[in-house]
Amino acid sequence: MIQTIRGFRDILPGETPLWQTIERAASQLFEDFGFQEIRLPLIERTELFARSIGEVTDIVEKEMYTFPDRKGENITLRPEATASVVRSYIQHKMYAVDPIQKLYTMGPMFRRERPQKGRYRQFFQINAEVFGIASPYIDAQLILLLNELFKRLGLTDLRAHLNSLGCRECRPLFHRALSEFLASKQDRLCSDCQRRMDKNPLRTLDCKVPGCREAMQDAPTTLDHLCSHCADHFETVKRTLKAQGVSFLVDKTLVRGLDYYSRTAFEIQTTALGAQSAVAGGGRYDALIQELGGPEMPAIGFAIGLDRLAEVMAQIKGCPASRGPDLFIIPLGQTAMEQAYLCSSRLNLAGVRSETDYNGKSLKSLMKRADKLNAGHALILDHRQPDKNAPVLRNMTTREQVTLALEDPTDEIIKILTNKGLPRD
RNA sequence: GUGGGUGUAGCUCAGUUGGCAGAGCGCUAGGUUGUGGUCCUGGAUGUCGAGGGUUCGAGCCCCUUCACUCACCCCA
Repeated sequence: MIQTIRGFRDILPGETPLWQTIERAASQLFEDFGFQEIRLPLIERTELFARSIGEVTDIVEKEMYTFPDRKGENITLRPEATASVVRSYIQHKMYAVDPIQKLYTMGPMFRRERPQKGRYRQFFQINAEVFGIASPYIDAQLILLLNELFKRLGLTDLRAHLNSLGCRECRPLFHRALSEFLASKQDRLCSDCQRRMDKNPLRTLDCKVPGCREAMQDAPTTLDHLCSHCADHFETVKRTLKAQGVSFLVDKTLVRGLDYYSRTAFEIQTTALGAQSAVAGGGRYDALIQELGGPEMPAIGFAIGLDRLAEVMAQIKGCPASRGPDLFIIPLGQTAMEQAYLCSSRLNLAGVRSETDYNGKSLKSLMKRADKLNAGHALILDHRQPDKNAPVLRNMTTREQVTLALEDPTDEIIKILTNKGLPRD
């Protein structure tokens, strides 16, 4: 048997209604807030991700699906979407038309990690990005947007974690302070943190090893080292969120694994998924557009983990039951099958959800099937004694039945079903 | 990449010191020749994850491997 490759999976018909619910809620909300959809390639030049995400990040170092195409050029299955959105903004000089762009996109991302609950090698994200606005109100708006989306989806046990990572001015000061601190605690840190010290010192802040936590107790934080601009910015974000009734938690250990983030960083966390607690995350990346060859332009964005979100929702509400057909047609006898097919098709074309049988089964088994499909009504077309058997329409919930005229019953059925002549429940 | 757990019917899972492959659900056909859900009866369905080894004999023991799963790591 040929199976999916490791870490890849099928989203089966039983699960897709839930995914569609999420996707519709998200695009509806984003459109209301003035975002436009952008659709992007799944494959980009490797260089794009190496330069944006950062050469020394785990994503770029060991998780990307990178291979040479047939002409030897290195290409990569996108591990995230922001780099592509930025590339597109620059490539099409969107800033020349209007520097302010609010864009969203959804689709699969690829990272070759060890699969686990809520972590797949192909996973789906919904991304939203705002270019050209430096104001902290936009930071607040994106968090408000996430908060509202989750609220609309019926999720309440989610927490927004918030931090500020500083900017080009204050980050170097913080780095120096942190490095000095780490050097003084070196012998008490775990082996991972020893390695992180020079590679990616920020990450030592959210290490979960108890010994490290203790050693890092009074480590310098980004918040203590913010320059006055960053501090003002962060204060405004918090004040605005409070004014809008969005609850959040300032989490000074929140750091993000992509190098391009600056100032505001945030994550929406859940307790429902074990270790994979983040269902959405994002932040400001004011330097990235310029670093990728565009103009100096502020930017901020977030990504929602669709797989995780769907998982959390399924745990809370289960998957919505699929709606059965409005009508199941039961043909009895050879000529009935043709009439059933023609009638069913006409109903489908008229917007009535109709199904019929093509296998010539018994009345009993087809009634069972109508029941299993959760059909609203059953129509019995009995041609075995053509002169005396008129079509019968049965309401499956009330068991009420009416006998229709001998001729083609399609129009009458459309009338009855669309006028609720026979109430369904 | 590291460590633990699990692989038996479509699904959830039993399977004794190594001795004929099982249950429930689901599927399917019936239950006085025109009607579903409950109930009753019959039926079909297995590379016991894969490969090798030990043995008269392996679902069970040993080795290898793959997948799933949880955690680390990392992230959404």
